Amino acid sequence: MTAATRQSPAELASLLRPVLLRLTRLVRNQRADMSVTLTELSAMAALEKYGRMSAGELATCERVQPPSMTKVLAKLEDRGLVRREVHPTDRRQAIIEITEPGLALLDSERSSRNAWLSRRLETLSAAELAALLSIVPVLDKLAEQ
Amino acid sequence: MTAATRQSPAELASLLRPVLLRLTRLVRNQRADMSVTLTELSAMAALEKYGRMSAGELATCERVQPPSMTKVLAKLEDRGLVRREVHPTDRRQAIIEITEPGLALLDSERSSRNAWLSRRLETLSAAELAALLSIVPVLDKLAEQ
DNA sequence: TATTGTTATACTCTATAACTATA
DNA sequence: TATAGTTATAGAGTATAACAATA
Repeated sequence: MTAATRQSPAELASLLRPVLLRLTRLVRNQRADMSVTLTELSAMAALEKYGRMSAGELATCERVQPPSMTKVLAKLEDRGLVRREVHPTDRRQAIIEITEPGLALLDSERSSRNAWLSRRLETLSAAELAALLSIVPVLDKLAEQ
Repeated sequence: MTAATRQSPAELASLLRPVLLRLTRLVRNQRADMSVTLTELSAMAALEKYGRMSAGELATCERVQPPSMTKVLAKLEDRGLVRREVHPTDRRQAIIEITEPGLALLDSERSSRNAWLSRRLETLSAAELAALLSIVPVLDKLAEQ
């Protein structure tokens, strides 16, 4: 792939930015008949994946500012999808945990969203799917702060 | 990459969704000292890349609904970054074109954003960069409607 | 004083529904 | 009637600044 290696990071950046934006719009918008937004789903998924954590840690993990996470958590807590506790030794911290109803909703929302995205993924070849899977850790690394 | 081919599209979907969201947040947010938002930059970039087109075509291209594009275009037109003309034979259509000042701003904004994203890209290996470059057309295909 | 989180506020992003003008 | 685009409206998403409680 000699063409690839000749490409500069700046050129790659120019190619990557618009496609990320459009793809995320598509994924975010596929919420007809969904009962949580993509932002909420992602916060719940992080709580499931990494376990209970403070509000601030969750904000960092989700790459948003603390006040943004406060709002998301208020909505989720209102619906009983997450629960909060005071940290045992530092009472400033709010420890957030996903509840049983939260896990159940996460599961069902995730599978209907997966079904939708999978239909799009199925238009790709096996090689393209494999390439996409192997790029996920690279994207994760890029998204790290 | 046998592990890759064993992965189902649904599992891939579950991996892809959160990282797309976080990465786009990061890219969108890197606008301290930027004079156009990511949404505006992307619309201008499409006009530069594909040339003049109708407002509706631009909305489709950007994967947004027509009223959303109306708002973006109003802001850009106010600042003289795009210009509109009536279609010569169908007076319902608004043909949108990027202006000279728009092109100049696109260039400068793009390069400061590229500089920022490039610094992140530079933490990747040559192989990772090559993989990322070769995945761009796959992401484009996925974002198609 | 420093840190954690919230409240107050404001702007961006985006959609759906209803409308206008033109075809 | 159908289509292109806009206006009206609303909600989601997110930030910065200022604040309260706790360390």
